[in-house]
Amino acid sequence: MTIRVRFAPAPSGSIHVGNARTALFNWLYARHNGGVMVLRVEDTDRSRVSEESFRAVLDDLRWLGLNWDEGPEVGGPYAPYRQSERLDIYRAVVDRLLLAGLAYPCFCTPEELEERRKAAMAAGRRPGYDGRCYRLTDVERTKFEAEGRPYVIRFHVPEEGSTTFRDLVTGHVTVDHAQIDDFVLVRKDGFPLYNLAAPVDDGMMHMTHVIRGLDLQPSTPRQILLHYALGNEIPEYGHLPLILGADGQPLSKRHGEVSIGWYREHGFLPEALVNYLALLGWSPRDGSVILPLSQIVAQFQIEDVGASPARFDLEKLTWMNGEYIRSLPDDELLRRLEPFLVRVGLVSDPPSAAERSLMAAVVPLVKTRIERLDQAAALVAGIFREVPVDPAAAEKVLGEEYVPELLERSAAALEGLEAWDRDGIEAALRGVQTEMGLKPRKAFVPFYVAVLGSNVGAPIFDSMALIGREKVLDRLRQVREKFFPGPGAAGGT
RNA sequence: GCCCCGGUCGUCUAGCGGCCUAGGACACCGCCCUCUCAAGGCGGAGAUCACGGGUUCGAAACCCGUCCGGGGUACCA
Repeated sequence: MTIRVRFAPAPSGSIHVGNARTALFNWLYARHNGGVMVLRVEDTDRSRVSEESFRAVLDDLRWLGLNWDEGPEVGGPYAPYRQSERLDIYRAVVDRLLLAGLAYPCFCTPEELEERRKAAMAAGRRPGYDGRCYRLTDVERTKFEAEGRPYVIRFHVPEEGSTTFRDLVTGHVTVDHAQIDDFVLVRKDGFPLYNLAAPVDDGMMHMTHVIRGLDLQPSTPRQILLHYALGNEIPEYGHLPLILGADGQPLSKRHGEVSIGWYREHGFLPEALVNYLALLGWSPRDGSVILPLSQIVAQFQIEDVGASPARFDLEKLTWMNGEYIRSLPDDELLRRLEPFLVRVGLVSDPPSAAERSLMAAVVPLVKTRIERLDQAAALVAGIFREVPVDPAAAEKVLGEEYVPELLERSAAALEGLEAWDRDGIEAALRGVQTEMGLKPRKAFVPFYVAVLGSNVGAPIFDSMALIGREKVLDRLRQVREKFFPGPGAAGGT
């Protein structure tokens, strides 16, 4: 039998890392087993969904590289895949349940329910729905209907017995029916609720496995009961432990970086994020940490997923991102870096041929120095354009006594260079360094400040070579004038 | 309150009764390399396996209890 899994988000903007991890595990399960990945959009709550949120979900999944075999924009045998377009289906199912006496209208108002809930709590009883509308007589029911009283539709849960299911990650779970009250299937406004739409679709779409967050585990017995009522095959369930913030609290907006969009904008590589997410709750049998998607697919076993919650560690993700950046071929890294350089205006949009070759030259210089794509610009800005000297850096390294002489002599040496290339520049500056008896660090750091504007940057000989003789000498001149004014101040031996 | 699920270095985890004086990765510390910053190499520190009982010749692993954390208890998903 072909394995069929689904990712079923309620679209509410750029997806959350927890949802991304759920999507990933479903996708991995499908790919590892040669199954089918379905994307189903659970947008039945009209008040919370919008077209942009829907688009954002698709964009995020595509960016992560998690494609779907059936779903929006690709279609499939069970289309449509947006629940908002399947309302007739749910309506028909509810009619069937009503007819069979498995569901019933409930006329209790939210206020009444709230009141009874409080009373039950106070009396130390279970606060759930007491099932009173189930016991309504036909006369009462028709009377209420005739009065036009609004109602919801509830599913009638058997009073006796219990429901047990095997959870792929957590083991067997048993819940007594006494713990499950008659839950609402259809709202007053006629719209279906999660606990109706999800199992109906899972059944119709022939899902074999339902892999989702642990927060949904309590709703599983309800859904299984509904599956029985509908005569569906019961899918297998697997509930993934939740992802927590660094402080161990549930991941929320309060932790800032929760949406996939944020990671994209801050220069994270999708393959790094996917690799990191895969390791939250799962680990490969061979114990490796950096493993390409193909390896994750090859090794992924749902049985190897742990049941304890994991904290999201931005530092580790960032390290991993650096590893992925370093492993990229130069031309690929160039392609990924481009939008980040365009974004801060270091090159035009689109970049000119000259800018493009300059970027290409710069790539190997930044490769081992960045952990996120958005960090490159600061390291190489001085190569693309003149950057004002950072006052703090100037104070720190330009203040020393030997600096004016160093700058003076070096400028002269550079001016006299026959060919302006990296090795020539290095030879010239090392010459001055030896003559003056300076340590390499002392002799070269001032140039980072003077030429690149900061004491941190891409290697200075390479940078100078790329900037060009004219501009380098000009910047050195400016620095001498600004920081060491006055005739002879920078002079002699 | 009631129900469900968890609990191994700061963090992610390995461990599926003897291979554990508990292994790896991130972070941290030291040394080496070095034109800044990195990257890289080598080394170090870091865990009474939540706690208490059992089962067993033997327990991080199995069972029970306690505690702690999370989830659910919606006309959200």
